[in-house]
Amino acid sequence: MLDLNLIKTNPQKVHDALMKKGWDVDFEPLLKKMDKRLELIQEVESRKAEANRLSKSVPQVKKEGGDVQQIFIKVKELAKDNEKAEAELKKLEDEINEFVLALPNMPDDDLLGGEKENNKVISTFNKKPEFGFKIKDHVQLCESLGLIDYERAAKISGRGTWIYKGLGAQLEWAILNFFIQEHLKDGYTFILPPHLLNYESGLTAGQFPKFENDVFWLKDQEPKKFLLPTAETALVNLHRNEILSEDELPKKYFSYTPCYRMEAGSYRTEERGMIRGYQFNKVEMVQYTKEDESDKAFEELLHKAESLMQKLGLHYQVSKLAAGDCSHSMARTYDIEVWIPSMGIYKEVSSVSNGRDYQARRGMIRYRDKETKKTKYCHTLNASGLATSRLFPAIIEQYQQEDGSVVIPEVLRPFMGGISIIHPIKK
RNA sequence: GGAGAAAUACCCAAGUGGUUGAAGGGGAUGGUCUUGAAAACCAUUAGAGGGUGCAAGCCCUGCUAGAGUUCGAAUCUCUAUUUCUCCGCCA
Repeated sequence: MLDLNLIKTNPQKVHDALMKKGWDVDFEPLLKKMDKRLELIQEVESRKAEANRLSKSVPQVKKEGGDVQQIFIKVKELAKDNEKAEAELKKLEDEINEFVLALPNMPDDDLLGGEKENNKVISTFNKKPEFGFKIKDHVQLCESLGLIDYERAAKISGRGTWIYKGLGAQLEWAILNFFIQEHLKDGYTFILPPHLLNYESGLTAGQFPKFENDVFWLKDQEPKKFLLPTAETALVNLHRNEILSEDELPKKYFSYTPCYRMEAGSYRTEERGMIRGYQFNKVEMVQYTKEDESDKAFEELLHKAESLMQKLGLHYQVSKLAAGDCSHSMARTYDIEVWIPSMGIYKEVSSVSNGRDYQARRGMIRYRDKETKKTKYCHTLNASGLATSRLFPAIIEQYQQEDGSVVIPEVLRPFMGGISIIHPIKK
């Protein structure tokens, strides 16, 4: 959530920042409501103060005196006068909230405005692999190697799903285990969260209200629950409504969960296979930091995500996203994109983002400053580390051999019982 | 799924509808004593959100959350959430 005070004191600045994300917001009606709100608060509270004062003046021993009756009548009048104003105030505050909760985070000053076309590749790692033979795509390879069963997945579930099978399942599990081991080495705390979350969690993370239709909702559950679209949603809510001590920060977490997404209407033929599905596996990192340490944490997360790619020996690039392509809740996002040879393009395997205080304001996630003893909002950051659904195809394709076999990256072999190469199944 | 009980501050806990924003412990912090520590003793230790003011301060809200009754609610009523106990069902 954006700082209401900032909107009040410098609406132009907020407007211009959101403009870079393609949001042309007119703050005039909001500012009017905020002024009206203050007016009403003063009116209501002075009546309450008067009523409290009168009530206190009633003697504790009950007497049927005339004065007392007068007070009863007067206090009742005050309460009645307040009814309408309080209802109006409540409505106004709801409207203000609704409006502000829908707004995206402000992008950092250094970001270019606009959408994807203004994303900037800031680094690449490894050379594009050259193949001296006609390459196969991952769908063909997974089929011939017996790693993925798309047909039976369609049978038991539906489109947009797949089954990891045999060595395919082992490879997927090896990748996840490799990530987990790396994060543990770096001192991150491993969290296995519930996959069903309540509305408040989605609101704090910033998924709601904007993306309410993009997640899977459970039918007939009260209170309503949805399947997490990313572990970030769970991790960033761990300390909702808490005041942390400064010494605890930064807090560093990671989770493995499947991610459940509607991906409504986004299916394209180029995204066949496991490039885009309703459910994919991801290891996610989240940090809570002090307000002046989130830039440092951002560098750390980016470095960690990159180091996983480097250890896997994959060719990838890092893109600094333009404001309009950053996540809704985020002030800055860098994507790590892996080369998919058959598609001839780079696909996102990790988004590294700094949310600054946007999520913390929504979820009242704070810490106490040691010197001033005042509470401040934490900064929250998240980074995939990593999502496997693009990584698995990338490994299969980048490591494919002329005979149709696939070499297993060395770092994964210990997690696969030492298997170093997967051969096509003989028919 | 059914039946009951509970929710008070960092923790434990008292609490009668009216100076209760809340007794009492513990813990923490500071001090006295001590060569140092422990013990003992003394002191401090209620946060949070909002309004107003240059400020000191004052005002509103606040005892899980939301409604209600009342001149007045931690205290009475209703609803939700969570926890515990018992019963049933079940991997």
